[in-house]
Amino acid sequence: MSVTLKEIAKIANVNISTVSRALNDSPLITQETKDKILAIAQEMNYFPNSLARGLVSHKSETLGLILPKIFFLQGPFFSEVLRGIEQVSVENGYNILIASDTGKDRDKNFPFNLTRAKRIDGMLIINEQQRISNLIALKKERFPFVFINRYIKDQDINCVASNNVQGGKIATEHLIEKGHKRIGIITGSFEMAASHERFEGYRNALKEKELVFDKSLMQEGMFEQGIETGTDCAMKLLEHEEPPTAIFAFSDEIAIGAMQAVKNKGLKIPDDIAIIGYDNIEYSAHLTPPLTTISQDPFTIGYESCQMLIDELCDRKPAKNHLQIPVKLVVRDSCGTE
Amino acid sequence: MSVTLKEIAKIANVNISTVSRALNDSPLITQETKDKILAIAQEMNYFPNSLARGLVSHKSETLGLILPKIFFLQGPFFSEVLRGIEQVSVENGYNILIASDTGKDRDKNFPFNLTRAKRIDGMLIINEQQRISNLIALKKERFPFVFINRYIKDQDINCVASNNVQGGKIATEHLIEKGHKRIGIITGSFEMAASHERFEGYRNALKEKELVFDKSLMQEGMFEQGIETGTDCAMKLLEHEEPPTAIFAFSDEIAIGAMQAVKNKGLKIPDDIAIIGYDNIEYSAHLTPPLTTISQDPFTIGYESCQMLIDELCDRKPAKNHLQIPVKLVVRDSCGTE
DNA sequence: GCCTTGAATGCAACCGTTTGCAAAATAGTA
DNA sequence: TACTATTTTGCAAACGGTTGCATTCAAGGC
Repeated sequence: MSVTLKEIAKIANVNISTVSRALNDSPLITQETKDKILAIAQEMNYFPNSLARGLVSHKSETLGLILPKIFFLQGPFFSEVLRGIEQVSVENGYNILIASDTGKDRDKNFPFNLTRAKRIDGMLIINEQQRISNLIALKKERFPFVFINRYIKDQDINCVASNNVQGGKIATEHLIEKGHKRIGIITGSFEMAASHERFEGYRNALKEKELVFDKSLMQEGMFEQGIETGTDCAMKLLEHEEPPTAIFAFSDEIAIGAMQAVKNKGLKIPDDIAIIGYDNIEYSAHLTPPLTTISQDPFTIGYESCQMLIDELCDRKPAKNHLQIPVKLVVRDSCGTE
Repeated sequence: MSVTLKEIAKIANVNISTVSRALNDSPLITQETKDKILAIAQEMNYFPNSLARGLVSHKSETLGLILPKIFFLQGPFFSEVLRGIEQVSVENGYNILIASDTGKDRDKNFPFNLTRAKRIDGMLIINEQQRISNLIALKKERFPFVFINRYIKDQDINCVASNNVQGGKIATEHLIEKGHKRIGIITGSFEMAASHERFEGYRNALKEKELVFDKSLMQEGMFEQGIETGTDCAMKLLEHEEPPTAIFAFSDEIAIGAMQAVKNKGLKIPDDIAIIGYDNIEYSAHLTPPLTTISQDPFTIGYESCQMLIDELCDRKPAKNHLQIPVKLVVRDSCGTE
């Protein structure tokens, strides 16, 4: 079928090992033979068989991207993470294998089936809800991996995540600076680490400015149903006997829903009520009014996580194995300008 | 490192080939030994080395997902395609390798480097702008592939795509039924096949209803900059000496931009001007007014394309190798209700 | 001219499977 | 019991590379 070392060797009239060395640019052979062999290989359109190579090198030059069970990767966030990963991986000659947990019986070993089958050299894991027990299993397997978008305190576990605590904090601070004291929040599901962390940032900001946390101003929504959740939860907040003067929505989708609820009530944004979102999705800039929000940096998250994994694979111990990617406040009109 | 056949063989006190047969459920061996070996393998936590397997079977059980050069896969469309692909592939025991063309020198063989290195068994190609010459090269390599989201007339080339001609037609028909005779369009770049096809549908609809095509009502935009493009192009259409009474935008993002332009002009949607979009992104339902649009079925596109590829890999000749996935009209308010 | 040295090449084992064929074990038959 | 037919198992050669070690060869030193 394909061209092999053996065939090249026969034509070049040398031993197969010489061919191998020529192709691997070994210093052991003459420039002359090297050139000759390279020319023939080129001519014959030779490509090394990665399976055979991997078999002896114990490497597959492939990285696994492990996705959650029912992977809802809508939105540009995931695409951007993927772009970051892709960029680093091609630069370093790695391929990306994507695999998501089906939850079926036969993959109860997921994702270890991939690692043990030597299909991948390391894993990038995106899983908001990954059980800690699995993490420990991963460590025991001594299998290189890094967690994406989930900050894990355990110093032994590589991770790179968006700085959600910071994000929650600066969003809240922005509202406080605008003079708000009763700030409602609509979170995502608390099964998501992101919700916890942003919430933590919110409370930190409150505390620093010596504002009390009022549990009745908090509504738990669902990221997956952003807009609906936003309207529903905002309704409840607006029906509060002493309603908030500002709402911090944990995603732009939720914010969009909230804006709708506010408008339905006949209230004006930002005059009657301020709204801040999270994510800076494309449409946010085009809402009426344009949404003030927190912008994450998914490309960098992907980029850095892949870099970290490759560093580990090459036994370059990365300087830091816990990365928090900063977020930025994007001021538009929904909380009042400047 | 990992457990191998040899180690199992030693413990079970049988030959390595017997172990291999036991694990592959060969009918050549006793149930008894089979059970014994399986138990030991389980116990030792054995996983077959896929590289070694692939080396002899000439298969990698991996499918390549080939992405365009600078892959802008924002939006839910790609995620949904991917979900469809993933579902079929895991059902059939295949892994997915993603690879995008970097355009660098060393991958001038892309994507053939992957195929020839035996890293993948077949490819799913997403590339709006793929040159036909490359296609011919693909055929010559006799390498199984299917084109995603691009309909190619050549009967020998597998493809599954959204039915853009139909989409363009029903969108236009909807506007005509609403009484519009001057229908402006804002296309995407004509480097994209999707633009051509939707445009073809538009013209077909016009022709059937005996309306003339007016070139001055057409604006070429860019999908990648949907909202901006939408506003810009809509502006131009509105400045027309005899402006259109309806606008067919080739994406919902473009439609959003167009709606803004229309509102800026102080015109009412749909009374003064009707707008129809394409894609049915999540936010479309939440715009004011909610956007009438064409809904594609990206999950099915992914699903069917992967199925087609696997069929070919298994030498099951697929019934059809040209699939057009139907689209649906989603009526909301931006062209007037029912 | 012979011996040492170092560079270039060849030989062969190995990576972990699969699989055709030979060998052994078992069952079936006369 | 001996002999054939049939399972079941073992042997060894692939698959396509890499790599330590042995070998060859040419050059340099005496």
